[in-house]
Parts: sequence; C-alpha cells; structure tokens
Amino acid sequence: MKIITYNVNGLRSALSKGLLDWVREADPDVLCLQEIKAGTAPLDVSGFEALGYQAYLHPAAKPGYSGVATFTKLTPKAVVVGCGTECYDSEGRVLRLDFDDFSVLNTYMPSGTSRPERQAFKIGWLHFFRAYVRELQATVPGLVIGGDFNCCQRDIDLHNAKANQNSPGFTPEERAWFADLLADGYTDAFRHHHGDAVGHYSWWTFRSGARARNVGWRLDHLLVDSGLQPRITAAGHLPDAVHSDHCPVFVELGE
Amino acid sequence: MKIITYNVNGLRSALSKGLLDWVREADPDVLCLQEIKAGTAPLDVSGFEALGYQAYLHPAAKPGYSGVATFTKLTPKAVVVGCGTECYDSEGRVLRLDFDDFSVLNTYMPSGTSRPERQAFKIGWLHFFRAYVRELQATVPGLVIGGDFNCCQRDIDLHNAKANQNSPGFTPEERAWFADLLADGYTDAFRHHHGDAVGHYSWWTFRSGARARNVGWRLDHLLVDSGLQPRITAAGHLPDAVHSDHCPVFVELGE
DNA sequence: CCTCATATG
DNA sequence: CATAAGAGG
Repeated sequence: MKIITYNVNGLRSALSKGLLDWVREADPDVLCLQEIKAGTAPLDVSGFEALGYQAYLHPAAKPGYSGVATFTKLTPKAVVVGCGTECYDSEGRVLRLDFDDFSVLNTYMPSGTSRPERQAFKIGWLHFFRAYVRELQATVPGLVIGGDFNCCQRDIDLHNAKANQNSPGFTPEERAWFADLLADGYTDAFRHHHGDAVGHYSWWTFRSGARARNVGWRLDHLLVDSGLQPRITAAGHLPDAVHSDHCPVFVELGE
Repeated sequence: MKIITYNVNGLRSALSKGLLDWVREADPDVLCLQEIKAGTAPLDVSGFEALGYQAYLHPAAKPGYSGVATFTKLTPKAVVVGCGTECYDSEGRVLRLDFDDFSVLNTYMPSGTSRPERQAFKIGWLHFFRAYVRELQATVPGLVIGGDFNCCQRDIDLHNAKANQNSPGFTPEERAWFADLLADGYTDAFRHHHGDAVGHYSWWTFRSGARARNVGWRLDHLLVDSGLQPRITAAGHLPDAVHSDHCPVFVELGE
C-alpha cells in the first residue's frame, strides 16, 4: 500500500512535463495532489484513468488557484469533498477518501507568504484543521493526513532555521501547532523512518537555483494515525520527480 | 534612405528573438515599430543606440499594450509625439519625425477584431486619421505614413478575400477609406513597385501554421506622398524576419 | 522563478 | 497561437 502526496504546482503543467510516466513508474495506490490549479474547463483525468486510477477532485472556486485531487487504485467506501466550511472549501483544500482499514485526508494548507492577511487566514485554518481532525478521530479510524502543510516543525526541517525563525511556515506558533497535532496521535512517517536525518526537503523556491543547492523546506508530510504506525514499512522523499517546485513524499503501509 | 515599418508584437519579445541582429543587417535609416507593448519600467533602447540609432517612444498609458517607437540614424528637425487627441494618444498610436525633405508618420491603427466596440473605435479613428493627415499636408510636406494599418484595400491584399468581405480590416467601409486616403495624394510603395503581385502579405495569424501556408493579410503599409513617388527606388516585404506575427515592410528613397 | 487567468491581438 | 501584466505562490 503506497500513498504519495505531491504538490504539482499546476496539474496541467505537471502533465506537460511527463507526470503520467512518473506515476506509472512510482505506481502509488493512492496519490494525493495539491495545487492542481484547475481552470474553468473540466480537468482531463483520462490519463490517470488509463493507468487504472479513479479520480476525485476538489478544485477551488477561483480558476487556476489551489485545489486538491486524489487518484486511487482502490475503490473507496466513502468520499468526502471539502470540510463543510465555506471559506476553506471555496479554496479546494481538503478531500477525504475512506478505505476499509484506513482513510486518506488530502490537504493543501494555506500559504502565508504573500500577505499578512493570508498568514492570519492560515493561522485560522490551522486551528480549524486541528479541531476538525480531532472530530474525525472519533468516527474515522486510521487517518493518514497527507499534503502540503506549508509549515514544518523542527530546525532540521529547513535549510536555514536561524534566518527563518519568524518566516511564515516556521513561526513559533506554527511549530507549536505542528507538535500539538503530532501529540494528538500522529506519526510523521518521514521522521519515523529517517530519524533526525538532515537535508531532506520537499520544496525549494524556483529562484536562484535553490533546488540544485538543496536550499529547501520540508513542507509536505504524511502523518499517520499512531495506531497505524506499526504498519509503516517505508517512507521518504522522491526528489527525482521534477514536475514542480515540490517533490513527492511517500509512505508504504504493510497489511 | 531606407525606411522600415515593423509590428514587433512586443518589443521585449522581439529583442529576445534577435531583433537587434536583424536590424544591424537590414540597416534601415528610419525604423518604425508598432505594438512595442512597453511595461511600467522604461524600455531598454541601449541596443539600438549601440547601432547608431536615436530612440523616440510613444508608449500607451496601459502597460503591455500597443505603443509605437521610431529609431532613426538621421537626426530629426522635429519630433511630434501623439496626435493631440487623448483617446488615441493614451493608446500610443502616432509618432512623427520631421527630416529635412520628408517626414515619417509612424502609426499603429486600432484592431477591430476583439469586440464590436473596438471596430467602432477603429472606424472613428480612420475618419479622424484621414482628417488629421489632410491637415498635416498643409504644413508638413513629403509625408511618409508607415505602420500597421490593420486594414487593406484590394482582394489581392489578403489570402481569402471572399470569406472576409465583412471581416474587420476588409469591410467595404475600410476598403473605401483606404482608396480615399490614397486619393488624397499617397502612393502605396509596395503596389507602386510590385503592381498587382499576389501572395505578398505582412501578417499571418499564429494559429494553425498560417505563415507556413502563407495564409495572410497585407496590413502593414508605407504610403508615400505622391510628390515623393519619383524617389522610390525599391519597396517590398522582408518575410525572413520572424520576430513577430508580422513581417517588416520597407521602402527606399533616392535623393 | 514558476503557473495560471485575463486582456488583447 | 502569441505577447504581456498581475495574482499567487
């Protein structure tokens, strides 16, 4: 059971760079994409269907903005599009697929880098999201939260922690939020498997050759319900995929 | 004395495709450019200056839209930017350089293809322009009107006259306007030199390989005051220049 | 430094 | 089918 999360920075752009060939090779059972940036016309998902995937989409109301999609080879027993809160659902930020013994919550958390109001919006979302997940825990066992969190927790999760103490994505408030979320009963699959390994990032700015110099952040995560933790057989990054400014992040669960 | 008119469809784009190398080779004395599409930052004309040109610009008020520029190796004795009518000058459509024994009126006439209101605007412009030129005739002898006229006169000026009887750029009204303008005392340099030659166009849509199939229109013209007609030594198109959806059009005047 | 929508041609 | 600005990241 391989689950991959990947912020594609525009699904059509990623497709034009050979995303489907990469999907065929990587062969995830469940593929969570973020920032699909769907337009006004319906997205063409036939390429995924040809590879045996069912497609579930949650685009933003605004064309070309945000949006998540989950592709799955397993048939879900339930699909929940959105979270029921309009200001988030209009931005296409959550999509849940329930399977027999686990659920995959695909999420694209807001970025706070453009304007202070968006950082405030993000903080609001983080509080909402934690409460939302706590509620899910009661009814949806075996949650796997996968997506672009647009934040990280520890100094080793970004190239230059010192210079970014107050940068959106690494503020004390966000770091504390991340720790609290984990304390609610989740395992960061990457850290579980790689311990305190450094230099593993999932996003690099396009500017000034940051990716070639590995000046990045670990913003994309797969948080696994701690009850599922014993089933984690592998986890990591797939930095050879170059369709985006992010790289894919994966986890494998045994039976 | 070589005068070239060229709709560059974005000066920065054309420069990135080697416009300056082409200018060095073509070596015009006066170069009229249209659709420079200047942005908010001042255009970098140093490359033209390095080739010995003086630069005169008339950008539109709206960044990235319309605008004309004239580059000259001869020092003009007068330069007139715009025509004095705000609704045209805000779109950067005329720029006149007076030399000792002739003047070059660089013009980018409105396109009418986007919306009916723009075709109406264009018709208004055409009437204005003819009156404007009639006034100039009294005070500015030896006028050379060069630019993208966005219209043509005769069946042989476009690939498919039959199908375009009512297309903007070839409506009966525009064709009559063109004939009237010539009757005011101007010689179409291209026709003067090439008679009724067919298949010579100066614009091809980017769509569906129109240029390769030579499915085009002759929209760019050099109209020479009939008093200067005896001085025309050469005229024609330069379709090997491929920086734009238009090609350059030239005329040479002897002493 | 990218992708995308929109305006304009 | 292109250019360009502008939003968003």
